[in-house]
Amino acid sequence: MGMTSRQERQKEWQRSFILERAASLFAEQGFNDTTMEQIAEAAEFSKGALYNYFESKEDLFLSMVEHGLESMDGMLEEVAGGQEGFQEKLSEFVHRYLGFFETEKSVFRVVHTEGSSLAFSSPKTLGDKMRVHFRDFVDGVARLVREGQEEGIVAPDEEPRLTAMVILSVLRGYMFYWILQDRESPDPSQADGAVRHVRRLLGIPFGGGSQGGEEAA
Amino acid sequence: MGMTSRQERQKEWQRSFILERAASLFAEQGFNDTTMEQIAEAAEFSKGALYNYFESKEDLFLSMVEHGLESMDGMLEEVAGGQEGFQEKLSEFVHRYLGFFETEKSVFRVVHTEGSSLAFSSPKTLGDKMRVHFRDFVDGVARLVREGQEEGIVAPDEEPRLTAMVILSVLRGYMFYWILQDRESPDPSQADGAVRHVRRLLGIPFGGGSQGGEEAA
Amino acid sequence: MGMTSRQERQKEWQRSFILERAASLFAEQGFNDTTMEQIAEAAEFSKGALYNYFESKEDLFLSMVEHGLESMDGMLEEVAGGQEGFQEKLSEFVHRYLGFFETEKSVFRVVHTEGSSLAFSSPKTLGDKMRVHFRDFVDGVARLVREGQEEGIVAPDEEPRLTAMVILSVLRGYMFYWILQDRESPDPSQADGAVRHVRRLLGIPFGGGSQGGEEAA
Amino acid sequence: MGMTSRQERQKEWQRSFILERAASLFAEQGFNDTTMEQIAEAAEFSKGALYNYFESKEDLFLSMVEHGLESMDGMLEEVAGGQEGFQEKLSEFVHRYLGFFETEKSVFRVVHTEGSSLAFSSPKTLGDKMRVHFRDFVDGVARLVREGQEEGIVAPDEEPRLTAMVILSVLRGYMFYWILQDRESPDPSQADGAVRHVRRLLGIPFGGGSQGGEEAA
DNA sequence: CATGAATGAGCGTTCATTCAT
DNA sequence: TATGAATGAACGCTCATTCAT
Repeated sequence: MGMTSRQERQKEWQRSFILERAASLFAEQGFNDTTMEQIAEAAEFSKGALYNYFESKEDLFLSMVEHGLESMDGMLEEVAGGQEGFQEKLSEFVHRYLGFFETEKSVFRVVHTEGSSLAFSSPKTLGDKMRVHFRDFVDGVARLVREGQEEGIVAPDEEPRLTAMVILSVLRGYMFYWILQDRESPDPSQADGAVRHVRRLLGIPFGGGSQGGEEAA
Repeated sequence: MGMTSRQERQKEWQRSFILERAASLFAEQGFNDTTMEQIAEAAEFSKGALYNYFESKEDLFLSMVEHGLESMDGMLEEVAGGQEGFQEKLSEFVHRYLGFFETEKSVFRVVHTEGSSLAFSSPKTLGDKMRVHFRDFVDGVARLVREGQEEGIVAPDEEPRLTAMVILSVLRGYMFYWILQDRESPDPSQADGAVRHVRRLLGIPFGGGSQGGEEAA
Repeated sequence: MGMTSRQERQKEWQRSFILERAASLFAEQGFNDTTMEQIAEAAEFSKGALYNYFESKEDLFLSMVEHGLESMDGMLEEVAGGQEGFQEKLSEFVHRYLGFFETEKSVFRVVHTEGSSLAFSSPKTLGDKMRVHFRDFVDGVARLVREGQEEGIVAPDEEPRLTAMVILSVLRGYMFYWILQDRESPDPSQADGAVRHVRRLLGIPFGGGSQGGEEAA
Repeated sequence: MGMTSRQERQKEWQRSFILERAASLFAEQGFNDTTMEQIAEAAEFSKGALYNYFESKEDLFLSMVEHGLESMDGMLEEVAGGQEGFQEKLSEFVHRYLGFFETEKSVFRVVHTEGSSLAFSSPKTLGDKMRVHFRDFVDGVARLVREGQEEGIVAPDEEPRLTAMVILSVLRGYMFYWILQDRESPDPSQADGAVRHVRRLLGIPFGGGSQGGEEAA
């Protein structure tokens, strides 16, 4: 009656495979201009077969985005839960956030283009769900900011959610710059530039990545 | 063959009116979910009549965005062409940029949601044109940054286009925060916060407008 | 802004035309096996154009059925509202009811085949609406039966709704016989046979119209 | 190549079980709105397994209807073949016919809703087969009517097939009344009412079920 | 014989665009 | 120039049926 474990694994793997192929298409063409037909073709399935894996186009899209956001959420939790100080965490976060852009470029692009478009423009279910995801992630970053305030590193009059939003926007700016420049993978060392920018943004006086910001000589 | 001037003005006025109404719809529902029917209704025209003013839905959308971007381009030119120093220009730019969010909220929202989505996702003409607009505007801001470098205020190793991109991202962060928070008009004084953030981002040591140094030594 | 009267009439006429053509198809093939494409073709329209007249396939179907039922409802009211006695009304009703089968064969066939199928089998909106129509019509006939009871012609222990139902069933039997026999138009004189059957069913002693007694004492 | 008898019986039993479960679904949702998936689920099989028992959905449906009609055909033969007079046979037939509604409600509902819809509307094989079944059964009842004529109880000018059709319609009327009223099982004593109605319909003067209709007093 | 993933043809519906009036 | 009916291409989705396991 049930499924064998092998079958289950197979099905899960297929799901991932479809999501992967779909992500590329969504990234390149957006949600509306990507058809189920195209996804089916890209995933080497028939159109109808997709519906054995996803209830609808929206479900497929959302599954993909959620998959991406889960990685990000998990990353955020990992970083936030660490033992280092705020500065190390921040640096870590920025590096890993931008790192996603390399490892899961498509999903990430979708999240930052279609995702925000849908979240802020769409009056429908899809938009609602995107908004929730978005807000949750911003809240997570806001908690990190609050930690910085408790450590006395971030000024106490910074509104954490606003600051979180701005930090994420800056990182988005980097990614779009990369997209706009070369449409190829970025120099990962540039992430250091992003860290520097974010640190300055938060008013953290001097440099050092992991050693943290002594006020220096 | 020609039109009388009155007719021309009339037609121009009608175009603007349609664009205004369309902007609201696009802002709320996105490009794809807004139909020509809805626009016609909102503009108190018939569907067919729209095609006397715009060649296509894309043309209509693009006209609206271009209208918004022209204001911004004009603003940027005005600010950049002024006689004050870089810091004053920067502050002025930030204030006026965010000011657009209040005066032309819809168009602005479209530019920052649908616009970037289309610019980075759409393989079609619409996307191409959006990309061009986007790039042009970033270039304008990049020129401003270069001015700051020439004045010795911005570090010479900042890549102007990247920096421009990041500045605009910060401002985008503010706007999305406003959208996310209250969905109402923002406290305009918050623009000062944005200026401060941008200044810090650029590594400009002390606070305020042109006098500088309110945070003092 | 509005429509000229001519346009309105034209549109109304087109609606009727579509319904007429659709009725034939529905009668021959049933609701599910009739496609919008076929209806469009039969009505000499494009598929999309149908949606300028009807919101959906269900709406189209229901409009047709309602149109047919309105005629019947109106007929029933007319007959019931007359000044003659119950027996004349009953005879009149039977004749006119069966008369519909000749003048609006398709719609009528649909009502008695698809209609009852949907009304009693379909869990959906379409079924619900059919049920309401059906029940209303039965109620109308039941009122007529009650009139017969008040006149002392129909036995007081007949349950009016059940009796109404049975009367309609007898008529349905005639129509299906016609369909089954020749699939052509019936001998209208056979309606007299139906009257006789119904009268006997109700236990009305002697034959003919109002004078009665052709079968004599 | 052959099957053991046990296997055969097993398979036959499974078929019946599937048909039973399918009948409920068809009765509630109609032929088109019932999917093979639903039937499989209700019968605790997989979708594919159904095709080991039935060639197609139509075959499954038809098998179910035929099963129901065989019972009815058998019943009709039994009744018609009896030694009593026409009046007893008629009464017996009505009671047993309506009795089916209680014992095999689903199948019966299907026959009277979907069945007649398909028989009179469907241009396809399914409709053809339904028509044949239907006609055969009506013919059986017609033979009974002819018996009544030979016994001098039914007027010789009644067209037997028409009369048969009308009788069956009256019984259908009862069943739909039950469905419409309570959607629960009917008071079986009401079958007597049906007998009375049918007898009157045929012009049989006075009451008594089995004692038969002496002209009395 | 059982399973359920895969297929593929088909359907209802939408909507930008055109065009007769 | 305005209208809105008409078009037609496309899309998301369904489901009976098949078939590898």
